[in-house]
Amino acid sequence: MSTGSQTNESLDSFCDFLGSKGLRMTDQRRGVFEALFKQNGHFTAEQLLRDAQSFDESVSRATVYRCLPLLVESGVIRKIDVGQDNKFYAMNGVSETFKAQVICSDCERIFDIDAPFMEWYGKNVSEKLGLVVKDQRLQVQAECPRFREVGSCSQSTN
Amino acid sequence: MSTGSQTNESLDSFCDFLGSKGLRMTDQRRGVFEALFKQNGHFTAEQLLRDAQSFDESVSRATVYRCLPLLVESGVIRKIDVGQDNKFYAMNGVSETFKAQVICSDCERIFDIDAPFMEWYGKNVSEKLGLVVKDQRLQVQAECPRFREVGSCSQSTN
DNA sequence: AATGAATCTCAATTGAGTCTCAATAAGATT
DNA sequence: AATCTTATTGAGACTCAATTGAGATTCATT
Repeated sequence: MSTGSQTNESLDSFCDFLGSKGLRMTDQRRGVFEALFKQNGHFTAEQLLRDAQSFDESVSRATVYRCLPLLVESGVIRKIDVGQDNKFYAMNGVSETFKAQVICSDCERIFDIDAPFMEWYGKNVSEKLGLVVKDQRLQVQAECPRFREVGSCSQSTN
Repeated sequence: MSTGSQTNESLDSFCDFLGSKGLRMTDQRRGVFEALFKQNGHFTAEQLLRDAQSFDESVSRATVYRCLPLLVESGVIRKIDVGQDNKFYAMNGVSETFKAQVICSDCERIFDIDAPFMEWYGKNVSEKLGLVVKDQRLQVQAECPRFREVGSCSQSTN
């Protein structure tokens, strides 16, 4: 197994992060870290817990939940904004480039929106077809109903 | 049993849908979902209830009726329009679901893969921006590692 | 009135996430 | 090695909102 040198590199950098904050690398934290590489794209705390426990039976729920903020702060993973409360996380490094472009054909505004779920499809496809995903984008063509009534758009661009 | 990886994919995507709405995947909902794959052609809520209960005795009528609108909204199934009362539902088959186009830049093959959740996602995002979706597509650019080594692709097209 | 599909109500249950605390492990110092 | 200090741990209690099933209710047909 092992995701190659990628894993060790980022493990090192996570150790450095811990060290710089006076925290320690433990077996349990290593278990949680390993479990990260079992996830495709995005994942929840509970999924990570399950996988971490498959590496190391002794990893408890509390430990995973304690570890997550550290992983975020160290830059290994990030929280995904899904509108609701942040239930999802994702590895950093790959999927943050995946954007959904919403293009309004009325006022020609273009919104770039983080589309973290897209990586899931990308990985899926690559495994099935034996391909390697280079880029993916969701393009949405839209219209403003308000523009059509009033003749102008008053909304702010994010 | 199991309809192969298709099932798991769409189950995952249904989980994503639920999660992004702050809802949970439960045993009962999973039971209803499994029961979908026992249906051929169209089916009624009551039929689905019966089959769901054969998977999981604990699935109640109310749960099935509560689950159906979620399955519709997520794009897994659709209502069939039969006169006034929509009594029937049907799986969204391959042909009518939202497609992602995977384009291999090496051998120029194009694959169409299912991405129903992406369709929901695009709509959701656009509605939040106050826009109405007119068209959307997910484009994936990929490469064949095998082609790059050998100089030809031997894989079958799905 | 009787049937059956669909909806509604509500108390009980579940589940994700947080918190506490005594026990332990890891480093540092002697 | 022995000791001291601090970080870390798991178990389980706890919170709060989502979810649940049983059964009552509605509504249209017959």
